Amino acid sequence: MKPTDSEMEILQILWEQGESSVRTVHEMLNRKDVGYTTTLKLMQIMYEKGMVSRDTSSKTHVYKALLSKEQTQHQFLTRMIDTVYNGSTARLVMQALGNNRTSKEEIDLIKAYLKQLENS
Amino acid sequence: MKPTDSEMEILQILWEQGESSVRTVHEMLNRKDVGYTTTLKLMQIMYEKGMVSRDTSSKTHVYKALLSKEQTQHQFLTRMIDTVYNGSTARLVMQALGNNRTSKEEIDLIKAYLKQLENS
DNA sequence: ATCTATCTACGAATGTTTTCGTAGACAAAT
DNA sequence: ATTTGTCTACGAAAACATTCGTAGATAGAT
Repeated sequence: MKPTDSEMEILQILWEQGESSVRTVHEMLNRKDVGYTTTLKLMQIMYEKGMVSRDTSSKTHVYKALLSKEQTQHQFLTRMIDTVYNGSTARLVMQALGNNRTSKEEIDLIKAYLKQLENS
Repeated sequence: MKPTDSEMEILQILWEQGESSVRTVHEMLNRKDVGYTTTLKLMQIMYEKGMVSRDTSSKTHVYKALLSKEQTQHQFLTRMIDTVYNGSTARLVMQALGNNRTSKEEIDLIKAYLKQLENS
């Protein structure tokens, strides 16, 4: 099940912050234009979809991401490689490197990673 | 303006095949479950949105992508790096390489690309 | 005890995407 | 000339995502 854009923003916060109340999540979203009950509703729907669990033992419920960050990112990535890059990881990687003015540090990180890949 | 998932699938085909009729696009979509008029409608909407142009001089209209492949891919990519990888290109690249069982050929392509980046 | 602030639940409006049924045009085959 | 197949146009249903108003519960402050 693929999270929507809004759901993704909420998941990001839950991954970074760990368990959080709706209020916390709502305040961390930079979407200041949207009301509190909207965020609440979104998180309730995510609960119904099984993307998050919640602790309702106190008045203020506490939500926790059930989807793992790595797995979800990976899912998005392969989906993107398929639908946008026709299955070619290399094409995605090269465009990421080429167009995005990646810093020297990042390039070095990647090289190191490639070297390590090779040795395994 | 961000293409939806379905629009993206259609754009893919137009990029690969060049100008195409609705019939051609429809048959190349592997979504066998969906009817011809659905594809037609989608392409008409894309026309209204200005994503494609069309030649209506003969009975069978011929559609052409107006969005460039590179620019659109790049747009998706930066969006993804921002919203899913917190701005780190390296993190995206490493996950792409690590999780996706990339072939030796692809790895070599990437290495060559990095080398070339270095020399410029 | 009452007021106030904050919380959840829920329904409904709104907006967008995807789907398809139907009607009418047109050309090629019978 | 009539049938058949393929095309477009269009409206509307269905499905999904986003938004918010309102009501009722609850805890803490006065």
